[in-house]
Amino acid sequence: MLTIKLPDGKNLFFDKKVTGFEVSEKISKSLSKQALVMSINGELKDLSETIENDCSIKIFTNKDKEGLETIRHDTAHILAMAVQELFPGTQVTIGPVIEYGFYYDFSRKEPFTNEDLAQIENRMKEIVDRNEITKKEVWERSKAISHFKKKGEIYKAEIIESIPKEEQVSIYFHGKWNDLCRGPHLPSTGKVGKFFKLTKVSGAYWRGDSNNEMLQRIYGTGWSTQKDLDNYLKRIEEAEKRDHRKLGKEMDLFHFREESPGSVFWHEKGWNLFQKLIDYMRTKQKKAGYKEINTPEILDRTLWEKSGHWEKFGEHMYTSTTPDEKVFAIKPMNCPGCVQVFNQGLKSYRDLPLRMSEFGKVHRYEPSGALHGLLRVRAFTQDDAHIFCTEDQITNECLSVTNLILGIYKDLGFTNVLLQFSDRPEKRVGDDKIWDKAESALLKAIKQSKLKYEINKGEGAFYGPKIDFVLRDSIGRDWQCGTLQVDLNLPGRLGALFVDKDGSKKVPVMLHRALFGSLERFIGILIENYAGKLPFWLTPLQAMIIPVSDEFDDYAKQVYKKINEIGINCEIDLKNHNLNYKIREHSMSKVPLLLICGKKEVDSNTITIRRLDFKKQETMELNTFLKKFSALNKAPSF
RNA sequence: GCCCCUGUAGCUCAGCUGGUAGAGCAAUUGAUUUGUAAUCAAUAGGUCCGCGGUUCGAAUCCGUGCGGGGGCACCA
Repeated sequence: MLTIKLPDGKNLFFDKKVTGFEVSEKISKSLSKQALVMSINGELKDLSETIENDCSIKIFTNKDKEGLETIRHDTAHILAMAVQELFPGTQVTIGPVIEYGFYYDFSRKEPFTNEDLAQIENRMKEIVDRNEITKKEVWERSKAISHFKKKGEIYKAEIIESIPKEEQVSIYFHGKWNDLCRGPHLPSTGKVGKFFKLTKVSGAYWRGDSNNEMLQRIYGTGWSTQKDLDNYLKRIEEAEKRDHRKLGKEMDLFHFREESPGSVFWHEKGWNLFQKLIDYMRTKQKKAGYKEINTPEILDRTLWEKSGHWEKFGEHMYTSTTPDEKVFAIKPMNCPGCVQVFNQGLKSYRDLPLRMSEFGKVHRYEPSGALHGLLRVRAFTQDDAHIFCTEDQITNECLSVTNLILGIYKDLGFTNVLLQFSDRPEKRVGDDKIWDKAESALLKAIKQSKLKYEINKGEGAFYGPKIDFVLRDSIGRDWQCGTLQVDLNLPGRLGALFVDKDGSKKVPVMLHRALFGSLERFIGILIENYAGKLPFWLTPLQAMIIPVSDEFDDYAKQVYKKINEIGINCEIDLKNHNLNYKIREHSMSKVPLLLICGKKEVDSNTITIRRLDFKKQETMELNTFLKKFSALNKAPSF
């Protein structure tokens, strides 16, 4: 007698061993048709698995996460199958499920082309139609190794050799084709459906190690229904429309050029946005008790040797040799310079906590393949600060940094923020007592903020634990921006000291902290988050005055003068184009306010406002307009 | 850095299998004086990314360098 417990609490009884299929049939005919995989006591298994003991079982369909993931896993197998049918001699390696689909890594001399991809996709659909039956076999390890070696599948043989001894080696057959796999899989290839699409080919290192051979990876996306697939593809398209590189060009904010890869040429409007953000943060930081400083961009190599950067980050540093043969480094970080400012003049415990901020431009030689618009550059401006304090002041300082960061994110429209706490790594400096103190101080600050947080065990910097601030944008993407790090190392290395109450000299604790991280990167994120339609107070060109014809140019100029006086950035379009043309042009370049001046407006001392994305216009007295919009022209918290 | 793709006017792109380049928009000039998403016309605009090679002849084929894109690795 076999008792099988179902998720609803009911029990099914069988008088002999049964398979998952049989259980699903007993539950209902419709379920058995939709069943894809099952779990036995929480462990995912093939439906064909024989159930020998009492257990609880859950059957999954394509509506479940487990079902969808198995579909994706099977699609990866079908991809490998199609590739080996079309391109004999190609070796298969691994093919896991990923967030929106799957990939499979292949070893083959000739590159896969886009045409190949289309061909492979068609073959995959044929394999679905063939409805090949899935069969699992457990093999003797040595048999499996020699089987794959004989087939010329060296990578597979290597994988089997690395499977822990106590685990069984299972081989999955889909018809004649077979692959080493942990499973589980769908009963047959027909169950996969055709809601997948191969998306791209790329290179990927074997076992993720850049010393190894580069394999060819084919990516695909896979779903349970056509609708889900269409939605996903639409979402990708939407994200492409928001690409800050595209919008940056269209909105005339910045450009890149060959002479300086990874460095931004800011245009007037982009720089205006940049300055607005800095102005905003200056005000915020001043209120929070920071003193702004500025340190040299180029510093002698001996300082970098002392700080440890020369040894640890030398590969990423730009250097410069002067005519007198001295070697200088262009700063990749602001901290050593800031510590030198602290070191100048004797500091007392009364000076602590000393919060020094710096909008420092740093240069890092990033690998060419890492560069990506504003999001990964070689020269960027950090909204950096270093707080020198005593151990007892750590919690309070961390809490006020957290509050400052969250307030700023909120002003900029980001309310969904996740904290990531990283504690001591294996390789570290400083004794455990200080680490205990630093970690608990940070954790306390996190708990008081009442935000969601994750713990990344052992991911802290070698010099101290840290919190990273991850914000989620309007289309659900996560960006790591702010960071708060406790440093138990650098102040000592660079000889920072303060005179304590008892007259003794002590090494201060240093907190590193950045709000956006990189201004450049943050601007990229802002553009994508708002799809180019920034909040009014941040918009570089806020209003365009459009005279209906040149008869009204003089009135438009008067309006321009008044609006400019109150600090709203506007321009007049005096070009010889008609109204329709101008409205179209400036709407497309995302100017939030179009101010129309014609006979009606001149006669009544008004302007007609057409707001971006609002078809309806509104006529308003000029003074009313000035009052209303100067109020809107500042950060929400000001 | 690695693999694949890619580089033509300010922008977006066309240019088949080799015969020294074209469109739309933008720009300039002129006409039009316009009331809520493209008025008409004319003009000008190119070291076809750089360098080398094959060829009678290269934007086109080959090599190489640089840049860009998608991933991988990297992201202190």
